[in-house]
Amino acid sequence: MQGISGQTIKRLPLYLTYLKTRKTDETYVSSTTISEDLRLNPVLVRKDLACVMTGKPKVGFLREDLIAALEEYLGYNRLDSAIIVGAGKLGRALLDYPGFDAYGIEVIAAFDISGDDRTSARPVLGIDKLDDIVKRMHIKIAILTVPAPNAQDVAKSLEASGIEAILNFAPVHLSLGESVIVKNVNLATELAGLAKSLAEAKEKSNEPKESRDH
Amino acid sequence: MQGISGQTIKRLPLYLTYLKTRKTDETYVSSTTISEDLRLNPVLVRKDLACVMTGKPKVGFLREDLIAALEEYLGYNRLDSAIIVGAGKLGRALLDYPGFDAYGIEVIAAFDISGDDRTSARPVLGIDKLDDIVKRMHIKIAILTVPAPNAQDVAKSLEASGIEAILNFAPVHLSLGESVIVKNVNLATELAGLAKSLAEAKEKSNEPKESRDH
DNA sequence: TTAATATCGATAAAATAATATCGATAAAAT
DNA sequence: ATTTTATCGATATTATTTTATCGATATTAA
Repeated sequence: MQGISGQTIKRLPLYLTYLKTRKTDETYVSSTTISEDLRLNPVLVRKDLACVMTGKPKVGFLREDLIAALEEYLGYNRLDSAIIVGAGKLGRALLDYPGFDAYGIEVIAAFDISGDDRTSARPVLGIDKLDDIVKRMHIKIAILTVPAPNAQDVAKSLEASGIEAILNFAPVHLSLGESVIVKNVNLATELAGLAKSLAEAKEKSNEPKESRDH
Repeated sequence: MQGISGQTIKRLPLYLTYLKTRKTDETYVSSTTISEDLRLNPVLVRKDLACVMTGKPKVGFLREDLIAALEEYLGYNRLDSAIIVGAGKLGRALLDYPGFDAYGIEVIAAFDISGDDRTSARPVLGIDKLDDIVKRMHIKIAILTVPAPNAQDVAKSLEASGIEAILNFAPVHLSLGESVIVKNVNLATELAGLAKSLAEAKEKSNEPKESRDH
C-alpha cells in the first residue's frame, strides 16, 4: 500500500552514506549533483528522495534535513539490540565492528560453544546462556556466523528461542518458519560476483566487434 | 547481447549453495523441488536455470552437472588472485575466511600500515610493498577494509597500482575512474535493513485493518 | 503398445521499475 | 520588473522482470 519499491529502499542507504561522507559546507544538495557523483539517473534519484522528503525547486534538498529524513525513514534512530552467534574470526570481527552503533544497532554479545571470554569490549558467552538472555532481553535479531555445517541446527534453536530475524553469513540455505526473516550475506559470492563482472568487462573490451551498443 | 538479467545472476549463487548444501543421494533435482524449498516461483527457477544448462523433461536436472554448470557460469573455476587492504579485525577475519577458496578466489595476502606480520597462515605485509606485488603478480582484485576516512585515498592508490575491481567494506562512496568496478558491502546497512524489515513485518501484523492484500 | 503423468521450454500477459518529457517554481541577473 | 536558469514534481513512455499458460517430451505403468 505504501508502495515504496524494494529497489528504492536498497538505494536509500547509498544516498545516506554519500551525504554523510561528502565533506562540504553547502547547506543544499541538488538531486542532479547526487546523481552525477553516484552515476545514477537524476530522475531516479529525485523519485527516490521524494519518497522520504520534499525538496525546494531551484535550490534542492536541505542537506541536514535530508540526512535526518533518510535516517528516520530507514529506522536508524530506533535502537535495536542484536546478538552474534558463532564467535569465530568473523563473529569476533563483527562483535567489535564499529559501524553498527552508527546505524542504531546495538550488538549485546556473542555466543559460542567455546564458552565465556570477556577479553574484548563486548563479552563472548557460552551458547548455553543464549536462550535465557534472548528471552529475558526480548532480542529479535541475530547475526549468524557459525560454520556452515552447524548453521541450520543453530538457526532452528534461535527460532525456538524467539529470534525473528537472522543475518546469515553461513553459505547455506536456512529452512525456517515463514515468520522468520532471513537475510543472506555470502562474502564469497560477493567477491566471486565481482570477479565475474571484471572478467565480463574485459571480454567486452577485447571483442568490440560483437558490440553494437546503440 | 547475452541478455541475462541482473536479477537472475543474483539468484544463481543461491541455487548453487542450495544444491551444494542439500544433503541428498538423488541424482536428479527438479525445478519444482527447488522452487518449493527456496520459496520461489517454479517458472522463475526454470527460466534461471535454463540460462545455465538444459534439463530433461520428466526427470529434471542432473544434480552434479547443474552444480558444475553453475560454477562454470559464475566463473568459480577460474582461479583469481585477490588482496586485502587494511588488516584490522575485519580484514584479518577475511584473510582467514575459508569460503573464498571454495569459490576459486585465492587471497594472497593482506596489507596494512602497521607493517609485516606473519603469525597467521597468510601474511600481513606493509602497505609499502603493495604496489610492487600487485604489479608483479598482476593482481586485479582488492578487498578494501580500511577505516572509512582512509578509504578514498587508499582506493585511489590501488587504482594507480593497477587494481581494477574493489570489494569495498568501508561505508563511503568511492570516486574512481570509470574503468574500476566497485562493489559495496555495508554490513551495517545490511543489518539495519533487516531490522527495518522486521519492524515493517510487525507493523503489518499489528494493523491488519489496513491490509486488503488481495 | 498405449495411456497417464510429471516436467521442461517457449510464448504471452501482467506487474514492476527505469527513463524521458513537460510544466511549475523560485532564485539570480539584466 | 522581466527574463533567464536551475531544479523539483508529475505524467507518460519504455524496458525489465515476474508470472501464467500451453504444448512437447520422456518415463512409468497397464
